Amino acid sequence: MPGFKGQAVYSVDAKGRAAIPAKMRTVLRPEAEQTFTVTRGLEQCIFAYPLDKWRDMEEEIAKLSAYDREARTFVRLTMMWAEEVKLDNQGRIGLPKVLVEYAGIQDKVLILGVYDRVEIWNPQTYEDYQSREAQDYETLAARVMRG
Amino acid sequence: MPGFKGQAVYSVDAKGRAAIPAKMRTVLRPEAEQTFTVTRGLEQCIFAYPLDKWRDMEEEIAKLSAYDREARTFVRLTMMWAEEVKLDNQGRIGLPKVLVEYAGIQDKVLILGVYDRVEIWNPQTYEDYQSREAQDYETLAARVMRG
DNA sequence: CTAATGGTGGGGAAAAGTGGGGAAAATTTC
DNA sequence: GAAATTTTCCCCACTTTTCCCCACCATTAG
Repeated sequence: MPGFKGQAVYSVDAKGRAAIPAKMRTVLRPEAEQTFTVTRGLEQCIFAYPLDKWRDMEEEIAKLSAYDREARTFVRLTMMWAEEVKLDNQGRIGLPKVLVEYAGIQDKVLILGVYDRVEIWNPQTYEDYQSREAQDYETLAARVMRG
Repeated sequence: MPGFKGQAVYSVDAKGRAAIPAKMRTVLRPEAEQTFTVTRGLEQCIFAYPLDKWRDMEEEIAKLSAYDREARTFVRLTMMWAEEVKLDNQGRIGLPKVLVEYAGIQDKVLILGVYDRVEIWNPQTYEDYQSREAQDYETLAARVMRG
């Protein structure tokens, strides 16, 4: 199964909806049922995981003990920001308000395909992130891929 | 079966009732019979477990020895705060007074989906908790998920 | 040139959250 | 023990939000 790839800048309409690029929709497997689980991303963006992938992640969470303080905090922070959203007939998702606020999204979004997830950014936020964290791609590649 | 997820700020009416978000109600299995067992949370909040999940927890409790002093205390503290509450036709639960008092709840509640339970907070209490326990989520995730 | 595909906008029906009234049950008071 | 008061619970009604569907425009392919 191929991964999500590519990038696009789309509009967010008055109802908080944004289209998912058709290229990325075709990657969704039938088990994903045209549904993403969106959650707070590790940088200031939204992560959208296909439903089947998210289910695997929940299985990992199920193994954690509710009586361990750190694990409890981790599960709380992971789940409280998550929400299942189904694509409408036009291939759009409704972005939850709390996540729109977190990511500082207004009328335009930058949508990235990142292998096992789709990322949704405020375009300006992504530019700031890029210039701040800018590293030489070649150097980065060498460091990461060496292992 | 998916876990509880998401967050919402809802009103508590004059009768001490608060709605459970529809997104979380849909997660309830038929065995839960639209019923939660609410109890004192480990942080200053209310934990609400679906009835079927709570039954599993009681089975665990049943295995503890009544002749072990610490176990006896644990069972006492666990059970004395617990109460079964059924949702009304509008999807609300009546919050037991002792728990409202424990959690410092007034006219608004923050409701969190946390995988196998729903948590009910005074929004302000949660903010205090957050700023007090603030950790880098990324670091926490790495520590917890490593095992 | 026509048809098909992809992104955008909006209207209307349905669902969700909130408030409150009234019957039944429990508690208190006389 | 009966009446009165309080509490609890169930149901109805209103308002807002959400969701589903249809329509439109632009671009691409045949």
